[in-house]
Amino acid sequence: MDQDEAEMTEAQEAARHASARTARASALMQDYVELIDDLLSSTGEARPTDIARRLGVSHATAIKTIARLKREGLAHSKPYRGVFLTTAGHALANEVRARHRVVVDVLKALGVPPEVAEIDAEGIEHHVSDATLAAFEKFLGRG
Amino acid sequence: MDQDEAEMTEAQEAARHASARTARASALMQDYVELIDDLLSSTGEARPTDIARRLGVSHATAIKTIARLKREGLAHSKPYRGVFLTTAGHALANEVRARHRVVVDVLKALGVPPEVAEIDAEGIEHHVSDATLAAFEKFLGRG
DNA sequence: CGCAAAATGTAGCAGTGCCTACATTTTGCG
DNA sequence: CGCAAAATGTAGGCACTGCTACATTTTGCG
Repeated sequence: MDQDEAEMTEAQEAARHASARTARASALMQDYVELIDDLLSSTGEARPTDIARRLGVSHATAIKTIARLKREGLAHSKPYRGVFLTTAGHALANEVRARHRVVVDVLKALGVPPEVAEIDAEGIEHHVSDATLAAFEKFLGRG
Repeated sequence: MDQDEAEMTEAQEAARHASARTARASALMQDYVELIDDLLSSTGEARPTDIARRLGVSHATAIKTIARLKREGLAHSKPYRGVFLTTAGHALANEVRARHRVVVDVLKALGVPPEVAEIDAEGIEHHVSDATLAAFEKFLGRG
């Protein structure tokens, strides 16, 4: 009994950590997709150099990650042309942006200074599950 | 003017992403330290095999990460003996645990189901800055 | 005690994500 | 137009984090 209970708790803890690891792994892809979508809407094009500058990484890093985005079916591009999102990529961008806004709003509602809310939300948003997002929306009176 | 403002925003965005990357990088160390501290308090020893099982990774992975903990001055151990925390490691564990509890409590206060709060907190806690933590504590009436 | 099982440790591979350095292509201005 | 600058892409290196497979040490039971 105690044995089983202990093992349950242990398995649950392992699962929690596994979830966190998965979220960490997909966080970068989400950041790229969200930014590319922003650039496409605001300027009509998403160039590797701009993406790199906005993310604070070298252009080589951005290009490699874009290649991965393409491998995963989220983006497409031709050499020396800009980057574009697939339908899946665009949908992901919308989800991510919605989540980002809700997280920022919740933080601000809890009394976190706006600039800090933006910074922290950048990391937090990737770990907010659908259930938590729903609770956040309800709390904000949008449920 | 517009130029400067645009660049400011861009630099700030890059800084936000850099912060999130740093937090992601230290998250694993924090998870290990917190768990080792738990094991030491509850059972008196922290063995690589137990750490691995609780985190849901192979024992080889746990041992490698423990080596990094030692390199960074957070833990110490001798071959085939358990792992122990340095003063710095213990202090970090306490900080991390306090942060974890506050995050879980805030999520629950916002209406997130307890089990979900535990899962999401595991990822969120590493991205909660001191300013946000303070706001959370105040919100919970512990300010 | 002595040996098998458990725990620990080592080696080597893969994938991610970052970098610098160098090569190629495009662009735009004189 | 033609050439230099900007943008893009490629190559190779390093650190981290995960894995499996294999080697070594410790432990505990018959």
